[in-house]
Amino acid sequence: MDKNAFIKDFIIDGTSNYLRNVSIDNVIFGYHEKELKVLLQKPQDMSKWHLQGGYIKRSESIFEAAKRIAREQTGLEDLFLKQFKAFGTPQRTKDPYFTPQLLSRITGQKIEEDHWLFDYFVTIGFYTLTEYSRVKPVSGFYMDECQWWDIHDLPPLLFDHELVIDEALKALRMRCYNYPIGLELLPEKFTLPEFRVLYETILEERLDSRNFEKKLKRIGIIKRLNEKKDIGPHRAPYLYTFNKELYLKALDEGLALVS
Amino acid sequence: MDKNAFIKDFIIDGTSNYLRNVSIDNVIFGYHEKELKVLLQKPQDMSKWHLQGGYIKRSESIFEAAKRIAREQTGLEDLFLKQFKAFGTPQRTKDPYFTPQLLSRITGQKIEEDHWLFDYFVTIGFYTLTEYSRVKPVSGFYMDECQWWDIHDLPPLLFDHELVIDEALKALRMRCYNYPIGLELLPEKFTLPEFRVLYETILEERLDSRNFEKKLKRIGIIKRLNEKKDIGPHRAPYLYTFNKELYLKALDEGLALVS
DNA sequence: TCAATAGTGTCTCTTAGACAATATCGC
DNA sequence: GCGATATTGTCTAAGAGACACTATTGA
Repeated sequence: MDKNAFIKDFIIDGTSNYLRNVSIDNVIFGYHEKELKVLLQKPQDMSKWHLQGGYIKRSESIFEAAKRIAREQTGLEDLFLKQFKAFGTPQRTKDPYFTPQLLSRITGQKIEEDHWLFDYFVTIGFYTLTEYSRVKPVSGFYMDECQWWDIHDLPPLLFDHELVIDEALKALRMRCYNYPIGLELLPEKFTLPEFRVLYETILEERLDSRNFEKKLKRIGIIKRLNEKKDIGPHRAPYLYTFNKELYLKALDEGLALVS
Repeated sequence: MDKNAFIKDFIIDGTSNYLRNVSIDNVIFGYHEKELKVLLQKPQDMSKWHLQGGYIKRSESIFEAAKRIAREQTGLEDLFLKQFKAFGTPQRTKDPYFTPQLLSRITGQKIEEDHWLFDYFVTIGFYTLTEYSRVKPVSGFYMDECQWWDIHDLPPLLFDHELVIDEALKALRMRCYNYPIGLELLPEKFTLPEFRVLYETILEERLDSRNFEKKLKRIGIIKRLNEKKDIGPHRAPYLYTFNKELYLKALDEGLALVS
């Protein structure tokens, strides 16, 4: 989105296009080699970062809005997006780093104090988890930086986004305890250690490989292939794929791979 | 709330008091003797019922708004209120039973088509579960009926409130599977069958009294008293109380009383 | 031979779940 | 004695969790 489109969309048209007082924030978790990251962006002229977010068009549902925002800002279609919580307090979007003056300076437009963008916003939080490398961070006129941050080493965040990320992480972990995870995340063929390490990274706890594998075998959720992966100077691990039928069944009925 | 207050609050002041495009809906479940009910209300001149709901004041958080709305409409303080999901689609509040014409007729005011009350609303759903008899349904000028309905026998509902109730019920059941329930609901002293029947009613499944009791004893979450309850021409059951310390611990850490 | 990682089997203990007979109470 | 409800124990099978050695690979 360039400057003129931005001005027309948010400053001039504003609430004739978008709902007032409600927003969407997407917590986009990225996984890659034992690291869990969050995608954050930073508007120009600001030293605080924030989540991918946006507003709800009058023609779309909150879920469609979340998907559109994710698509616009990461290029990702068909993300697994999960609504986890709404956040709303009068103070949550008051922040000396986000002011009408800043927006005036950037856009060259006169922005009033009571402009809708600076009103009280209830935000609906969604999260998703994706393979790191699938994401093409999109920057534009207003957002001039967009990058991954380790969840243990976040930069200063705007508004209550630290809380939002925290709650999203809780929700993601809760999901791991009750449903399988990994289908959209791991490559088509993956090794058992890769699968286990994914869980260990998200849950931040070590899992016994023998017990974990035993359980997987019993459930039947993964299939061993007659191929091995070359991992250099070590014993080559077998490759596996998901048994999609059983995986989807487990998504439906719930399944505790760890407890 | 009388007619003049209603008109001033919602028609005249409107969005200078309240957030636009966001609302709260409380699903108030009531339990009483093996029955699970929902509290619904009906505006005058309408044949559809709906949930207790309202709008968010600019001075309060969504949680405070939910509590205030519950208090105003049921007289209950200190309810256990749990946010479970947000609902938002452009169509969800379009309903031929809820129109500017209806509101004009009731209030005697001219209500425009684009009045904020008829806009697209994203609603934040909260649920609670309470003892049936604690609730004092409050009716007013606009709401002229308020009563309990069996969850299996609901009247025609406004908007998407059937869906909202459905999701609230799912969330309530999910909670039963992961946390203890009953402290705010059962009397100070209760019998084991009362406790079990509460679970059976919510989950709609029969539980084996021997296994259920065995588990409760192991967890230690309830204490048997040296008293029995007189239930007439039957063997008198022992009375129990909760071990509050362990109960609160279980609320914190999670506890599957049923699986 | 070494360093690094993958792969595998057994034992114990806890728990879930199935199951039915006896006790108590008021009438 | 009858009808209704409460109370109680045992067995089996599945699963969780603890635990350590061997195999493979490339350098």
